[in-house]
Amino acid sequence: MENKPISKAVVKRLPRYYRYLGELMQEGVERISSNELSERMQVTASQIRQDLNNFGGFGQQGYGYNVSYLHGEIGKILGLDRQHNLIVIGAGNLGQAIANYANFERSGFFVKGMFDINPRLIGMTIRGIEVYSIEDLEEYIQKNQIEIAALTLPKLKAEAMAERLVQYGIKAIWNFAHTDLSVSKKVVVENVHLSESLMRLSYRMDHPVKKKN
Amino acid sequence: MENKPISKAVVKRLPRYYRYLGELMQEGVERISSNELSERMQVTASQIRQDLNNFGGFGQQGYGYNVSYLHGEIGKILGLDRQHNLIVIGAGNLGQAIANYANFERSGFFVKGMFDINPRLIGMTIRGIEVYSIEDLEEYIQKNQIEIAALTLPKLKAEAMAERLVQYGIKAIWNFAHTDLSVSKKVVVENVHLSESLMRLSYRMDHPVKKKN
DNA sequence: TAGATTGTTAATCGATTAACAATC
DNA sequence: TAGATTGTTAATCGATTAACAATC
Repeated sequence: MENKPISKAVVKRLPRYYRYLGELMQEGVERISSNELSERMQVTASQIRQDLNNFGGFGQQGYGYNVSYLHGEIGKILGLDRQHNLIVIGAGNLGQAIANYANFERSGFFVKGMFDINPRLIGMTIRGIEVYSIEDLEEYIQKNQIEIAALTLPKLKAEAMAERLVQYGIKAIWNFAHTDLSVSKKVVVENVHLSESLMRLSYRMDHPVKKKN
Repeated sequence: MENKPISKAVVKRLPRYYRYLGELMQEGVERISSNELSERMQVTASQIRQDLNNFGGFGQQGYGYNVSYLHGEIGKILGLDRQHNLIVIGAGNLGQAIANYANFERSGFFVKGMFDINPRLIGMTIRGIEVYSIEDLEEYIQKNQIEIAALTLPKLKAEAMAERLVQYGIKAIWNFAHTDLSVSKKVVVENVHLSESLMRLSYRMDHPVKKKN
């Protein structure tokens, strides 16, 4: 459907456009110009137009962009128009938090099950989502068309588990472990390194950007 | 101690250097060249040297970098050599996950308390960390030298709470709510937008970068 | 039609990589 | 001293912003 490789910077911004357009829809706004949107989002109108035109002409000269249409198109680009089945590996607090967050479903992401080795957690249920034994992992992935695994395991166990997941045919790993996974490039790895985020916050506390207000 | 503004891209990479140097220390490695480190981290040696030289000459020609010294220096730059007191606003699963993650303490971040409006959660304790009533927030922040608030509240309640936190003298907000907070520029806001991370993962699943392996 | 606003090209800015002289 | 490797300058690459012609 499309071919030129889109820059990382653009892809990073797409979900934010999607979020703002969703809010505009809720407010009942039907159309918006790149200039108005740029004020809301605190980016330049030029950047918005450049970003969107990577994917084709979504706007109309003299009019702007149709909010609902643009929201839909960006949703399609992000793959939110289809269902993604997800499992969570590690049923600790973080794993439970992910399973518990129903809002992901609005974007097409469904947590189907959780996995743990701890017998005390196996059989437990969070928002209707059951915790299974790791032993059942391979069969479960294959029988339930699971594409994504959220990995909320201690650093030291993460790499081995990632390899197993890849072997079992998982397509993407949402990695919350504090380590860089080295798996086949065919598998997407998206890292959420919370401790690094906290360190950046700390840095910025000590090194203020001189600005008014 | 230092003045030139460091680029965002560099700051973003610092915690990763810190992590790799910590691992090298654990392995007992005493010194490393930018070239060896670049292979481990999958970045260019040139970038490593450029990045580090933003902060001064940490290496030695013909020798490389002393792992433990460099680890310590980057730690100082990130502010990990001092204690940061943290509270969590919202004692749901995600808030509990943060409170429960003892490893943050190794970097100097201590969760001192959690806050919620739900009476069923107030008084509860996670890893010795108590859940207090939101009513006690102002007093608690001021009496316990709290600098950072992790905000794990629903989107709609986040903005108002952020304003309260700023009023009460918080220095930084670690924002897990799916919204952009608009608070004084003097307060650091570090966003962790999990749903956006998941959308990027989805995009990348559909748009593979052509590469071998 | 006239006005508004996009799509797109050109100019600028910033970040990364390459190269090499300085020096341990 | 000779070899290794940094610190740093210069070259390249990519991303952002500005400008404006195309067009609804």
